Amino acid sequence: MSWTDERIDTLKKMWDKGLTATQIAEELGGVSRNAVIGKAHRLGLQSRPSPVKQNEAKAAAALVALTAAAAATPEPAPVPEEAAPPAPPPAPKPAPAPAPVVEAEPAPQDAPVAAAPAPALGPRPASDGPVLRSVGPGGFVRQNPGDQAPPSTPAPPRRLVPAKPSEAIAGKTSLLDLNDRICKWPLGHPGEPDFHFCGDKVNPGFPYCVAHCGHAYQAQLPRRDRRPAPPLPFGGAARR
DNA sequence: CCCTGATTCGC
DNA sequence: GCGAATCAGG
Repeated sequence: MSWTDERIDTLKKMWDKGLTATQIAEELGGVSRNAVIGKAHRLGLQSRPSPVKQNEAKAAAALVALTAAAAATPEPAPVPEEAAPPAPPPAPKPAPAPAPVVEAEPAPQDAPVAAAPAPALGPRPASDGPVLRSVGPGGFVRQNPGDQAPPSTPAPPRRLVPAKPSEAIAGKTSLLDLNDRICKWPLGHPGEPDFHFCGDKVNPGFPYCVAHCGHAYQAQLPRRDRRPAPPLPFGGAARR
């Protein structure tokens, strides 16, 4: 299989949608998940949270958060879930443009984005030190302890939900759930609202579970044990 | 073990 | 450019 424009487009969409490389490979067909990942990288699709890189990303994020969070961190729900360095609280009034708290690597251009907190957003406290803010999961500026009102925009909803595509059928096995170890026996008919797949574990080496293999594959029995006469290959009435 | 994505490297 | 093999964390 080659990477036609359509296939690339599908890959992009699904990748953006957050589907795993395995799922995308299944959908496209004819390619392995490795192929999908390789192609995604070649296309420049930005990496999504990887189990391997997660620590790195988290550390970077934590560092940024630490940098942004001056003074006392608000007690309820600090941003970094786990910060490797104990994060010594920086001096209350560091010079403008506070340097990273952690004194390890200067980290030159590594963490570029990270939503630099807008300076001078809200009214400054009595002291004229720079207003330092931590940043929430969605890049929202968190409210500082002393603030009476949200910094700039109204506080974000409690949680940013990853836009769950969720089919009408919850818990049912949809097309995208299929993989080579899940029973692909269709239940219902395509187009029907509740069309889904069996989803049980496959009978190893087969596309269906044991039960549905029983439907899909009829044992070749000795003739005398055969119930009806062997069905005509074609042209005969459909039998069921 | 299973899963995941990242990376490498021969083709 | 492609993707299997390999790596490495969850």
